[in-house]
Amino acid sequence: METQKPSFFDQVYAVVRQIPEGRITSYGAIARYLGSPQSARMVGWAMNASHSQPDIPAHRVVNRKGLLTGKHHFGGTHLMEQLLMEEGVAIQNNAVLHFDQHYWDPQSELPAL
DNA sequence: TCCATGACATCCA
DNA sequence: CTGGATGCCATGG
Repeated sequence: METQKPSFFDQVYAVVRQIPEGRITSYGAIARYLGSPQSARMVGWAMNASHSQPDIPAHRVVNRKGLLTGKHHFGGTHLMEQLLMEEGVAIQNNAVLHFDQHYWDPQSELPAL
């Protein structure tokens, strides 16, 4: 419904949707890839709206500290951690272990805008 | 119509 | 080094 015009949200969805399995990225990385590092907040907000998008592996998106800040949005369960664990990503204390190892930089993996 | 908030990150003092 | 303020776009009240 409504006229879905091209917006930051769509770009965020596009990037998150292209995150390889077993990899994770940060809000700032996506925002920076879009050209606005300070729009990291919008990325998080986009994820909130991602509930309307079935192909948005939001569990692969964590904050700069590797903390599963959005876990609370997955139903209040360890679903987010479980999903990552299923993909081979170790989680401890709501934080991603070897964050740097599983880190996936869109700016490095995806073509520049 | 205007104001406040949002799953964050970065800069300045 | 630590704390506070700012920035971005969109949505909700």
